[in-house]
Amino acid sequence: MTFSAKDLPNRFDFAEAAPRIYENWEKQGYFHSEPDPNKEPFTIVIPPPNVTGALHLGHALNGTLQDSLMRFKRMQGYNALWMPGTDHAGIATQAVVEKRILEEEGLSRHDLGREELINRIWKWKDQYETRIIGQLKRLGSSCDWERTRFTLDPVCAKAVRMTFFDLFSKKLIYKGKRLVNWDTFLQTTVSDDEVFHETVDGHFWHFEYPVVDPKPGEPTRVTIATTRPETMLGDTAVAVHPDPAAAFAKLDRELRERLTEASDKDKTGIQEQIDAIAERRTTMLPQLELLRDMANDGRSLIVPLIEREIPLITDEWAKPELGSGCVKITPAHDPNDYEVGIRNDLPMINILNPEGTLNENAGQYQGQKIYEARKNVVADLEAADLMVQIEDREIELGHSDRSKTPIEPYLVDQWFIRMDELAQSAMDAVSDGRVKIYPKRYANGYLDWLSEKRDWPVSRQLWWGHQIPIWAQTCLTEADHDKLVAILDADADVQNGKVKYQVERDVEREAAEKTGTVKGAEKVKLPHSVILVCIQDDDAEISKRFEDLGFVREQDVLDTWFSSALWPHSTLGWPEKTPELAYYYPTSTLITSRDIITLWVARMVLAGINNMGEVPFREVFIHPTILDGLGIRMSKSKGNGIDPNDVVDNFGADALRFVLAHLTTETQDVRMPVQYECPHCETLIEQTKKNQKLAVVKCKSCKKGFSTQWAESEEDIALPKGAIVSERFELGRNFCNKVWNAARFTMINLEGFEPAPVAKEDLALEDLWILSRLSAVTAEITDCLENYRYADAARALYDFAWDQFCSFYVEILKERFQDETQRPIAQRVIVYVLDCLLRLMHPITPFITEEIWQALSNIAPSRGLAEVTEATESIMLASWPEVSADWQDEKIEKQFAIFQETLGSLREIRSRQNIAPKENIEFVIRCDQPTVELLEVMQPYFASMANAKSTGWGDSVSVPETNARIDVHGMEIYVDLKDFIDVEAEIDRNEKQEQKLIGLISGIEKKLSNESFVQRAPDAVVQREKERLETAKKDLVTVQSALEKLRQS
RNA sequence: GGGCGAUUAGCUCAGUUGGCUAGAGCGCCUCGUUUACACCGAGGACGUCGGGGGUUCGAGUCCCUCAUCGCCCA
Repeated sequence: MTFSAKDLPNRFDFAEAAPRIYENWEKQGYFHSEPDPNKEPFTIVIPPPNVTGALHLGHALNGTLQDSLMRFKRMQGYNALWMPGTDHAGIATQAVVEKRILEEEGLSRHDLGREELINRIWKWKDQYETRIIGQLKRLGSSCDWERTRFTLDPVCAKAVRMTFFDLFSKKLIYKGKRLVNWDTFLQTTVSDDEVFHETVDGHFWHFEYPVVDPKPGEPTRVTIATTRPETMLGDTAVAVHPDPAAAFAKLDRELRERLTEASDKDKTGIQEQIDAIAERRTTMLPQLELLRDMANDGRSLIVPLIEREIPLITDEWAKPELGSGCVKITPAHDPNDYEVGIRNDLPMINILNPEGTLNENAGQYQGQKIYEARKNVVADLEAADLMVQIEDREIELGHSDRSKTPIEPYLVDQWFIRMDELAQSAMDAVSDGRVKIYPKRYANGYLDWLSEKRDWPVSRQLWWGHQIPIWAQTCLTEADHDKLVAILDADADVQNGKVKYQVERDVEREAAEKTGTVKGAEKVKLPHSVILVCIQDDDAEISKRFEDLGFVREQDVLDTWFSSALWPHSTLGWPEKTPELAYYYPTSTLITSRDIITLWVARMVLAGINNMGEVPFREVFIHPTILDGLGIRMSKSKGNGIDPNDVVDNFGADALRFVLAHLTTETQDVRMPVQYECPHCETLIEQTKKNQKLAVVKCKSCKKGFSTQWAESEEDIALPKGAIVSERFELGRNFCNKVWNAARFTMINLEGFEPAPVAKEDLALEDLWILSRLSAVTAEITDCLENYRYADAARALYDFAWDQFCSFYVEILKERFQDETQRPIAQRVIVYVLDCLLRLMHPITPFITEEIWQALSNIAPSRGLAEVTEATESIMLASWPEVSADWQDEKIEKQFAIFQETLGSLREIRSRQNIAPKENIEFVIRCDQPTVELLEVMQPYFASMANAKSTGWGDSVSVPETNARIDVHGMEIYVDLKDFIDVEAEIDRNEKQEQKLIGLISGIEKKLSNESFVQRAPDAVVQREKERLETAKKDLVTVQSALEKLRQS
């Protein structure tokens, strides 16, 4: 069966072709890379998508950019490895699975037990990993799937274990208390970025604490206020400002400064504040200073209801301008109070159980839920006549993004990594350019964040993750301690370094000893020390030996980012010294989004330096975030998320990729208005704030309803679902279609094609022109891809393929293909140009270019310009085009521009005059001899592209009686209008032209009459202006005389 | 409060070191089915470049300031 281009459909059937093409690539092993010392490696590790759910458009963008770079580098001859994999995403994944189990089976994780829950999560993981990898494949990703990793698999687990052991050995790991965001529903810590704030109606309760043994003249009670009265059960102090007078003065000064600078609108408000401060100063200052003195004198207060004695202290956290000027301090349940507690060595009393009920420290309120206790505390305070006032107030309350329940600040034991030196090493790597971040500005955030050198809390109260490899044992007495240490020192594995141990003094005991707030009897109960053991390998025998000694393994798991921090080297086999690690590390580039620069990128850099002694990647490219048409970040949970699969179904992967590349500019955000696609009639319905959250949307066209992701009721779910799409992808689809058809045209016209080298002197003007363009655009695209300028690359491809190759070169060749003598050269050149265009496009649009490549290779298996070579069996194996810069010819391009403009003028006159396309027109051009020579050869193309015939060229042509004239580049183009004249239209056109010229002339004249312009601007600029003015004036005369004539007729 | 960014045509975005009367795609209007393509072709309309000030012969571009929006950090 012979291949015929005529059989090609006039549209690329991506749905049929893409799976076939991808399967073949995979089968041929084109994605696989092996270390090869003879080739230079180019490596990217994928930012592992987490297995919580399917990929969204942001992932598709991320994948497109990586794959385009991979394919580009592969074609450039690099040994390219794209390392794929997924991330276990600790809390996110555990939360979705737990939520589902609770919904479907009504069971909590505690009902299931650790092992069973983890089993269930693995099943979930397998399911979503398959889904995610499927999505990446549909996108065309050329990942080395044989090397796919998962952050919880044995290879990664080993790297995690080794790293933790190493940090432990370096004494960089310690345990401490830390106030965390506690989700009482999921019973775990959630990170700051998993907390959303919502304003709710609440109250501000003012109540009083009695003073212990007040001296004469001193108040007997102190008023404090809070939005969470039950926390008073954990109060360990009340604070007053150490220098209220100074605080008032400072505030006053600041307000007055603002007043002088404020707009009139704001002035009244600020003045009111100043007055209020003054008022307060007179009424309250004496009282506050008295309280301050009492504090300095060591006076204490009684926390009512539980009758605990607490100190009155001074601390700047107490704001004299607010409330009573005194503030209760609950270090274990408020972030600010925690800081005060640290500063003042206050005891930290935790009153909460993990599930959100009050614990034994809450006295008679033990066992009550937070809100129950709040009600009771308020009632009891009222009964004790200590409640002064209850205000209504709006409160900003943090909620857990995962469970939607209010967050409780909660003091728990956390494992920390000391960051000072690690952070410094990661800062240095960027400061001295070993790691380059693009766009550059993102380096600021990276450095700022690291410079704080805040210790990294790495433990999570979860079951899904890498369990911390620490075993602990408490020694109550010094004797116990000494005995255990002796055993450890004698242990063979301790001696050979496979096991390390550390002694921790209990922080509570140390704090208690320091402040003396814990009385003697209780002191005894506090342990002497805790001994921590860290075991290097996951070795059951060693673990058992220590467990038999009484050591108990830590239950918490590590922060997900701990394992992702190792990704660039753990995936290559570290800590084993694999050939891969030696060859591919450091990797070349990391492509990711900006929200994880600190969480992930920074940590990879410091982990890489720590473990490998070398940065993990040379360059980092941060790509934009995709927002919807309303400026909201696109995400599934908001209902505005586009599923890349829907785009692939509707437009094809190439179109998706092209558009994503096309919008990857240097800015940080990019908007993509989204629409619902009606499943009944395919009408697109703009998504708005209103319909974004609806379960059912009614189609504006067919009036039928369809469901969205929010559908819950059976009735709603029964309706067909409307996909979320965007019209923006039409750009990519149209582009692909255009190229497809240009290729189809080329192939249809390859009858009798014989490859042979083509000499430059045999080329026609348009050949030289398109080759000049090709050379320039090749250089441009190469430069763009090397510098992450994806949008520019896509634009350059679009313009070249569409406006130059299709609109001119292909159009012109239609004429040349009719001529047997010209055909062979034309065929060879167009095949060469198409071949190069396909290769230039391939990184961004891999499927369609492969399909055309195969088709072209059926007809023209050997091709080339200067020399003929055999095409590779796949475009993936083709080399990146190198078109000699010698082809670039400014003169030819200029000449061609004149042709294009002449053609444009003819077409414009046709259009203005409403001359039917079928009607042939005649024109003459008055111009100099070189222009004649240039344009004469284009004669056939004026005929084919504008249905226009020239009847004369040169400086002495006679002008048709009735004409339309346009002046371009010193040429006068006259179109004979004797058969067509539409006087009104022609007057219109000329009047418009006249106005334009008048404006232009006055603008230039103004410029030139400005003496300093003539004096100071560069001569070339002044000269150019003068020339422009002259031409414009000449053109104006022409236009005006034409107008005069037209008006007379 | 601090930092980063954005604001250019109805919409989404380009606009190199300051220098022709600011471009593209979509949408809109007019015309058109000549065998690559109607996912097309030809032509057209549409911008006081967020406001104000400054530097400069010259500002969308540089500086200051205000406004609005977004993100990050406190």
